[in-house]
Amino acid sequence: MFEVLGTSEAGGRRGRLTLPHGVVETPVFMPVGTAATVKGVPQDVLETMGRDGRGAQIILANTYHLYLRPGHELIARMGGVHEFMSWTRPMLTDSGGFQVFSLAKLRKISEEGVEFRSHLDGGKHFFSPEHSMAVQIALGADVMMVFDECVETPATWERTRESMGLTHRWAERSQSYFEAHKTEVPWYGKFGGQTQKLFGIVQGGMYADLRRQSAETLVEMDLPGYAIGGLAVGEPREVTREMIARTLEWLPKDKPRYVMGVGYPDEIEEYARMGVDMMDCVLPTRAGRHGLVFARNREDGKVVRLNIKKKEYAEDKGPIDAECGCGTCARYSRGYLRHLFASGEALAGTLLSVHNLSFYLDTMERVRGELAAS
RNA sequence: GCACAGGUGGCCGAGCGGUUAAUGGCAGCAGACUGUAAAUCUGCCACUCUUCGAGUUACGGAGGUUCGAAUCCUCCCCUGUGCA
Repeated sequence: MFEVLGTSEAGGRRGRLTLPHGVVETPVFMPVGTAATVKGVPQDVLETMGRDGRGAQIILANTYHLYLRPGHELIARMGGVHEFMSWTRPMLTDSGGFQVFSLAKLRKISEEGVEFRSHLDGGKHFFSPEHSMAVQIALGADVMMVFDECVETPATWERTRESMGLTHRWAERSQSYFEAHKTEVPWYGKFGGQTQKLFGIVQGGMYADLRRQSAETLVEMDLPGYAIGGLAVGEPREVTREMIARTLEWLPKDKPRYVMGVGYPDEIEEYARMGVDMMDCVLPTRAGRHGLVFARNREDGKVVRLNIKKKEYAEDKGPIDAECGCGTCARYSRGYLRHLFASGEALAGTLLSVHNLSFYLDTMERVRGELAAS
């Protein structure tokens, strides 16, 4: 189901990941759609974004958020998350592991699992690897993630090792539960007996020896794909890069490798060239909703950040990026976008998110081109 | 004309003798954002000087009371409402 079509000298790979809902050309950037929506961007736009008009190949949704609202049973009754949100292409659900980290004030961790207070109404909920799997199976994304703990930064080696150990035990439990229940996915039987794919998550914080241990432990489990988690949580960029570079060495070459939660356009480009096959990040959409857009310098090809709110764009008739080719740049001026943003119009967030996502998609498309040629 | 109620920094609006360059909100300007508790958050926002910090003007106007006034008094100007 994963095929490496070519590898560059630096280790970058051009690949093809075949999933129940379709084929994903890698390296790929996956827009994040936490609550079964890539915030502000309608599905039909997602499908046609980008310079080539081919749109996002795969998007994310979040287990914890959908479990709380509207509830995974409801989504299962609605036919699964694909049918629910009318997304026919591949999808990946994050396990809720990251919420263990980001909602730190609202949870209590034990060996068994995590007790959460809902950020919506304060109600108590218990999440374990088994729960996460059950919810992810009910949602029915193509790729599901093991339930992990993402340690805070900085954390001591001991603390990190302990947390990593828990992640490993949880990964085993995730896998067992998944193996026992994988035919319960709402669309089972629709794709020639295919089931979901469960990916492991390498932890180990900022310690290379732990990262190695984590990778080796998970590789033993022979999962169909591996993620590198726990990065971009506040550490310097060189550290992120270093951890990725090291961890890639210890992950199998014939399986997709996914760095979770990155990054800026120049980062995803760099990581893809290093051999990362999949990445996701809320940045393009969040930044878009906040007025930050990315563009490329014509002279040196460098990525520049542009704050659309700035006064200097008030009467700027040009697009965000003249060479972008996205729907936003094809039609709207910086001046108009600034006005929409300043007026608090929801369309601003949509248009800027579309631009940023297109920018990310195009960036990956370009890297795929390079890798195919190499 | 009479009677009430008011006039506060770009706007709205607190304060009603000292700790008030003056709470808030909005607008404005700038910044942040990395497996989404984020259409969010942070900073600046009278003037001058070099950031700290210091100084100078400020609560309709002019006087006055007081050690001290946006806050109390007098007169004037203006606005709103009601009655003529």
